[in-house]
Amino acid sequence: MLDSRNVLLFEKQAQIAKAIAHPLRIAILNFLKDGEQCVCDIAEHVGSERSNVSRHLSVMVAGGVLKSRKEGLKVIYELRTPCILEFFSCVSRVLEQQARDNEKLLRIL
Amino acid sequence: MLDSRNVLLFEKQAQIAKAIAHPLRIAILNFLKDGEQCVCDIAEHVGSERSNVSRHLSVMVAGGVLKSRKEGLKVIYELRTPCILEFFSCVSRVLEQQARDNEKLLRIL
DNA sequence: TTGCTATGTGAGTATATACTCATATAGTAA
DNA sequence: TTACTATATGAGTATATACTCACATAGCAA
Repeated sequence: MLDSRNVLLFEKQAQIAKAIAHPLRIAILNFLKDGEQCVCDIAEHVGSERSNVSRHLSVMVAGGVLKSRKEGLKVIYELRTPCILEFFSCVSRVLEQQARDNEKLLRIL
Repeated sequence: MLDSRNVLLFEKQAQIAKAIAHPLRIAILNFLKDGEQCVCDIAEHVGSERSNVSRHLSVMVAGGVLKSRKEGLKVIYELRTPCILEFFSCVSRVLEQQARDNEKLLRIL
């Protein structure tokens, strides 16, 4: 059985995973891969309301995935832990595997 | 701006991330790290209803994180892509970074 | 000061997710 | 056949999340 120490750890890990688990947030992470950006430019790039983007950004800050700083009127966001990007290389492998399995299935049918 | 090809990719990636983003599912992944298991043993290990665990497992199968096979009455689940575990090593680094930042903050106060 | 811009947040709604209980299905064994 | 076990799923409820619109706040410039 699980002890309470592990339960706490799993909750924290889930929070980080949740911070990534949304198409818009993944689009934002991909945009920030090339460098820090303000909310307005992020919103324009992903094609969504600033208020909505602002909320998604704060989810990622809370999850520890992004950090921010003020610069005049603007708030600049950037990746806090570059290894987040490694996650996407694993995700690519999962997708490749799925594609291979689908191909195999198609050949059977 | 994003093109529709990217939007589709981000949605697929988000599905995979969502498949991981739950404390119970992370507990299950940690349990399966050491080898395949049936639903009943997984449910006992994580301390939750079998019906609930069964649903969480199907979320992870749909996300491509797990695969399953029947063996008599039992259904055996196992990790499909071991690199999923790398994600948790990145998550550990995020948590370490958070801990360091908190420490820094405490020293200021 | 006033006016403008960038960001954040409250309120409301819509949708998605998690959980429980009851039931259905599939396989085993007598 | 019947009885039992493991798993999956429908229905209902509770909670969480996403989104939009309106408004508040903070900083810049005139």
